[in-house]
Amino acid sequence: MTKKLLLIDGNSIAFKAFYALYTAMDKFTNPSGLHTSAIYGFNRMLDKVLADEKPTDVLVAFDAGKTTFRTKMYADYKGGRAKTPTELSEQFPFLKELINARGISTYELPDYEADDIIGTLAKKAEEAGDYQVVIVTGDRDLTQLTSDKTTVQVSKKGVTELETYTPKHVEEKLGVKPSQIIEIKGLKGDNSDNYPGVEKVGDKTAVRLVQQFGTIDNLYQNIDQVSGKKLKEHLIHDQAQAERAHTLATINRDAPVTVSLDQLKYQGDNIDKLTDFYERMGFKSFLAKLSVDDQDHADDQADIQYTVLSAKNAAELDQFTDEVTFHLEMSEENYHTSPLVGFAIGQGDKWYVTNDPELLHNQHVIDLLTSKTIKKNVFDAKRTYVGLYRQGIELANVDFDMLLVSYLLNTTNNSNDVGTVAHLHGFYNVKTDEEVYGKGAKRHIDPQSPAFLAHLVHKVKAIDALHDGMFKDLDAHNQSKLYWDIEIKIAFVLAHMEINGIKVDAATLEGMGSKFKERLAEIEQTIFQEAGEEFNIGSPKQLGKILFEKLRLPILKKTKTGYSTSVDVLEKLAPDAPIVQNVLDYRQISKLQSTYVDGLLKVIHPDDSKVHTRYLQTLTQTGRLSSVDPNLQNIPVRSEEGRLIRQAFIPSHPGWQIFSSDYSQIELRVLASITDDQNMQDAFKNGEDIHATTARRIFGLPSNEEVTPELRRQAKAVNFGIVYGISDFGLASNTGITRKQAHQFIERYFEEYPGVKKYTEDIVEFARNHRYVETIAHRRRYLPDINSKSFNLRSFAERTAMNTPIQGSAADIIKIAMINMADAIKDMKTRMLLQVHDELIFEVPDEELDTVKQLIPSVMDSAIHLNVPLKVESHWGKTWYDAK
DNA sequence: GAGATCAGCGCGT
DNA sequence: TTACGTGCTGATCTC
Repeated sequence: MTKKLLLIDGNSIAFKAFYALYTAMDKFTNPSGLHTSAIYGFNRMLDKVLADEKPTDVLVAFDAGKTTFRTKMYADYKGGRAKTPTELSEQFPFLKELINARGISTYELPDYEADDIIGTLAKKAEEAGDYQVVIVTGDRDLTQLTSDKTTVQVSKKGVTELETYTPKHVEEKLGVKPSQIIEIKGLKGDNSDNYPGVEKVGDKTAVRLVQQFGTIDNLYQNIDQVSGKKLKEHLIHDQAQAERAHTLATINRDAPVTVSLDQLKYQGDNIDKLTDFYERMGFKSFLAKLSVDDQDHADDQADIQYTVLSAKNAAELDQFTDEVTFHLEMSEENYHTSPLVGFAIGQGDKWYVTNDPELLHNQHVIDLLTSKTIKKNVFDAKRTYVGLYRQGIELANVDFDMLLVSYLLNTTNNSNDVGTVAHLHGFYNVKTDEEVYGKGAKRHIDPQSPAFLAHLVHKVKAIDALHDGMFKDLDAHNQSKLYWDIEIKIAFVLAHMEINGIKVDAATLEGMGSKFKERLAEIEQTIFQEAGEEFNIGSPKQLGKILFEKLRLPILKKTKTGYSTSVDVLEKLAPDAPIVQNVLDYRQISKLQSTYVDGLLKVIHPDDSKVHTRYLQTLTQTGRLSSVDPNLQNIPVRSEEGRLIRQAFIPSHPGWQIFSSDYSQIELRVLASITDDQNMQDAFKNGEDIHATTARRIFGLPSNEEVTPELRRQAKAVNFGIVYGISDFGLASNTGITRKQAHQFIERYFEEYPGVKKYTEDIVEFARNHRYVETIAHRRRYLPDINSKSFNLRSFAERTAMNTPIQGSAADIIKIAMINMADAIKDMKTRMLLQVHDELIFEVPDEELDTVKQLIPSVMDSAIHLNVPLKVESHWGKTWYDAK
């Protein structure tokens, strides 16, 4: 029987894992302060490779130290590298402990790198005959070891994503044989290992030369045949360097390793040691997996038992009379337009699956899905509802929406993928779509493959398996009402809004577009004349060169890659040079053109001249919705030129009106209510202008009449700032006052609104104790950084603690209003079209206008009872533009 | 040369 | 060094 030897390049994988999780490093620490990111990433990689390869023998090789036979030969080898961060180096001893607990040996050899150990053992195994060898590394140089018996897997960006190299694959990708990789490296050198090859020879040239000559030796023997005079000169001049680079790049396959192949047997996890280790590292998900694996191994096989659904056996679906789990698979993200590729349905241990969406029209399937008594468990109710609705099937009685529940339990790390969410909740017997279908351009769904059907079954099984536990968690969070009364209901309200869509007049947009095009061409010419040369105005880099190098305008702000050219900078520079104002105009118009004219035209549906956005219900950290394809929550309104875009948004029937109602200052009203600040509440109860009142209070004026527009503007900035948890620095830069003044404003604000001051202190204290904050409806946001040692992270978490209950409660309120609204207008012709955070937009026939003028605001302002009144303002007109 | 990802920018509440 | 988002273009990296 053949054995399979897995050889892992410990250092390179640890490095990759560490840098893959670099930004999240502070989240990966155990209670004693040890960083654990590299250990975590390494273990994820191990899990994957052990599962995929099922090796019989395994070794992890490490570098022994800084000096090796290569540094003796060339002192600068790997010179100039930054010192390994202590956050990583402190992890190595524990990493080795992990590897041993997983039943795997580690090995290192003085004077040699891990590469050489791996090369040597791979060679021994190949010579022994009955081995297959798999090498896992982060370093593509090791692909020189591929052969018909040895494959090399190189980690891509993350650590768990591996690309497999066989000799064929190496040749396809690099254009040369594996053994010729060292010839390439000899010619071009290696920047990261800090040794040069031949000057002016890069990838392209090196490959060409190696394809022509095979080896460097042969190249120099036939140097006369090299085409290109300069190239030849460089080759001759750098011959010694090339030969040295060749040697440095060559993996030593005869290193004096002292372990033998028969010492490498893979022992499997030592559960006791591993449990102890995971506990010390704080690896909850791995701990969960340990226990799940224990239970699951038995039913791994039984697991993939399913029946392929057909017209013949569909009657068997009648056995489900109580509840059923259902998943509708679509090949694309946009469920309004995506093809349907299959579905799975079942419960308990009876699972049916098909790649034929036509079976949705089978009466037994329809009866099940539309039954008002049989409960349905799904992942993403809105998506499923819309997908079925397109087939004329109205999904009814959704019980468990795994996506939605997962989002409510924890808004961070949520995902639209069943597998990913399942893993998050400790269920591992399902793959992610990316694992099964691939990603990006390589993504491909093959509905004919058995893997496809199995994947769908695993998905429904995951949903079924997590149903009870996640509902319990929801209850433990006191979030069941949030789920049942708000989120699951709003999902269907949103579905209908999306399906209904809003009509967009393409001709209006096209008219605007051609005007913009002319105007852009004009301004462009002016700018080129002023600059004295042509360049790409849309490139901040090129623009920066022109403005700050050629024209020598003062550099007011920098970004991490160069000069800042953002509006606030350009506005300050505009008086200095006319070109700047032209750039600002150009920017404004090209934004309108690309994002709104061209962008919207692209997504108008040809059949109904409408756009059908998708509201993402499970994305934001605060409970707001977001909108995509197209985003209808950022249609211009502030500048008149931009606002004209709204003329293209029209009712879907002639003579109807676009009707818009928005909450006035909902966030400040929420603030007044939850802080229980009497002064702020009084202002709202008395119907005062809140910004004027704030100005009067903080500037100590006798009455609101004394407040000048400038003072009101400043007070408004403070009000906003408080909602966002601003600092004096931020307030100063925002309003153009000094930092000291800003500090005084904030002090005065807290004196006048003491309830607000107390709230900001209390909520941060709550967050420190509980690690989360909540909205009125018990929507929860975790703040893991609230006790961070990093000032920036901690400050951010503190601001979030103040803002999220405000912004999130406002989101709760409008969602409740929308649910009530859908019910209030259900027998009318009026349709609710859009939600823009504090605003609802409708289309209304003339005969209902008088009714909705009363009805809509009253539904909105009665959505919830606060300690202050909610105020709603309405506008209408023949287009969205005119609803002002 | 195409595709993926990052950076900068600007649109909304 | 003020919260939450989408999406465009260009630059850069990767294959």
